[in-house]
Amino acid sequence: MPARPAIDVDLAGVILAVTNDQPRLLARAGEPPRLPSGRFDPVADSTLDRGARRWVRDQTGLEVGYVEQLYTFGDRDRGAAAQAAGGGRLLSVAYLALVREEQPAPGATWLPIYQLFPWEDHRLGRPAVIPEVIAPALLAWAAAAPDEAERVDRTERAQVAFGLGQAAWDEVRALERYELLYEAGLVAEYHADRGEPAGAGPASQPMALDHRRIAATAVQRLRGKLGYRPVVFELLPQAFTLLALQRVVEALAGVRLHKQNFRRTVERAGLVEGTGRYDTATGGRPAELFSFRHEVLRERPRSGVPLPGR
Amino acid sequence: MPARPAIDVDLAGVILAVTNDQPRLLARAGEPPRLPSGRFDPVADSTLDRGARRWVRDQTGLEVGYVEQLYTFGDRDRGAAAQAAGGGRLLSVAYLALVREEQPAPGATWLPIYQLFPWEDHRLGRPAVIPEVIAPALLAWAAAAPDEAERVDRTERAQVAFGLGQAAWDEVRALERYELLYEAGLVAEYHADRGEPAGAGPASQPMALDHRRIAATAVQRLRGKLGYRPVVFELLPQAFTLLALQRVVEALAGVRLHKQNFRRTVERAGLVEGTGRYDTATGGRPAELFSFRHEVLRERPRSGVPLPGR
DNA sequence: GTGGTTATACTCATGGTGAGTATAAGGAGA
DNA sequence: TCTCCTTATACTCACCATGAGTATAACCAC
Repeated sequence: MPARPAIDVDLAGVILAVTNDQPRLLARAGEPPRLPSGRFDPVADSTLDRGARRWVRDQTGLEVGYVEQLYTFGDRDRGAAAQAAGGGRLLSVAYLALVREEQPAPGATWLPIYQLFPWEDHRLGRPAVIPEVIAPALLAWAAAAPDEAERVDRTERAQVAFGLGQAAWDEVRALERYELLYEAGLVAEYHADRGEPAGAGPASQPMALDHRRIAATAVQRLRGKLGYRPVVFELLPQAFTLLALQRVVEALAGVRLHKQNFRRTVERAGLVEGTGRYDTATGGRPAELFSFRHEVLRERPRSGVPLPGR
Repeated sequence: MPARPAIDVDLAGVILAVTNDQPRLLARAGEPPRLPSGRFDPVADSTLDRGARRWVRDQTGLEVGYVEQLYTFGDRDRGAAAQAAGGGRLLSVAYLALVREEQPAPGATWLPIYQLFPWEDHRLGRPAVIPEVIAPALLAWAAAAPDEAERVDRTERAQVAFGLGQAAWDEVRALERYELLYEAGLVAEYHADRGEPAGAGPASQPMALDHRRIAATAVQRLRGKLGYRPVVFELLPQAFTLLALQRVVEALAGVRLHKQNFRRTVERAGLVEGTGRYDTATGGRPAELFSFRHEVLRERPRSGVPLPGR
């Protein structure tokens, strides 16, 4: 057998839940926190998906329902320190999992994703950190580009990603935003990867290695999917009020929605059906409990929850 | 160092071009044909993307522009024969690349994708193979399910995937369709993977290992992206007529579009701008040549070509 | 110049969407 | 019991995008 350079493959999981209107991901305690991950076992795991399920169970005690492969990360400089210490090149196959309820997990904590990405939560309006910190820093970074073409390109990317100037905010582009901030040296990981002291940037919780990038990938994928696949229901109990549904969508998308229109669209699309039961703990008029209407899958090829710009 | 079970990682590429209204992918000659692929070199390739570019250049002579990671395939039973012969577990990171023109490639041929997936081309109406072969075979497979729940599930999946009954055809679900046919034993690879003689199914060109599944993944991803990202232009020359643009979109999506409405939407969205030059070889009135209007990226977050159902 | 072909302009009905107003049905406290 | 506050739900209206089709323009071959 020819000598082969060593490649390690591990599986990393972004396990998401929404509690009290806050999306959270499961993180392993530590500073900085890291995603649950485990080495892929080519003997025990007959498929990557099953491998992902296995070590999520082992590490967090959670039995996940919805699982989806996100992306495979394999840049050489990711986790430079870890690789120098351990063995060869590290490839991480990242997974997104959605779980219904917050459950206790030994050695793991639920980390609100908007601590990782404070610029992503627009439910109370555009976060002040964008005009006050991010926009000026990105524009300075763009202005410092070596040549005119690069200057134009950086400026345009900043405008598109963060909705500056005439560009509109597109909640889906979460990964693009993180990568731009990384490239501009505005997140802690940029400096950590280079063994430098931390630079300036918007206050935000970093993660180990490139785990925050993986989390951003998950957010982007999930936000993109909300609009054309009924994935939200993986995060809700079997019966829920329309407002509860809306709050979960808003939490994930990071935007506020018009209540009456949300309701109208969800009902008219046949996404949900009334159960005849009511939730009386609303603080006002009782709200009917609805459940996901499975038949919608047959009726409409794209069945998602209404979001602006679609 | 602890003994590690061997994991091989290779990169497989779906390299797409559209010529004469036919989407084609680059395949390495042989029977069955295979995708261009190469072992990932953890020493030479600093990133997976660069690795993909490198061996595409090495194997096909093409310098690709647009490249996007698709998915990582790692099931144990994929390429069972190859793994038994060679080494350990094989992981393939698949890439999609779009190239502008058909160029000669030594040892490689352009393989029309609708030879791989005859059921995907609805430009001349729904292919006869669906009602005549696929639908009956899938329904028979569903009826043969071990229990009632599974029977219902299979029937529903078949209806949704192939637009049977009340369900509408959704051109994006190409991977779902291939996977369903595989599961039902209606593609040659199903039997090849089990060392059985080929069974019945729609006439179609198989590929080596799970390469046809990878190709289906590429089709699904590309069709999905058409509607919200200006990716088509990677496949067109710098200047093109609106009909040429429409034909490429139709070729990829596998559906026919209304000419006047396509034109209206593309122009009103600001996706293209007239060049003032004209193509006189249309066979009728000369058509203005248009080019992609780059500013659209700043103006609209989702800028894609119009497709039905969006 | 006639007919064939493709390009391009315009019309019209329909349905979805954003935004807002109005009404219903609970609870808490005077 | 009445009032007020809160949330749920129904309805209206203007606007725009879309599907479908008709009409006209501009080239070629004969």
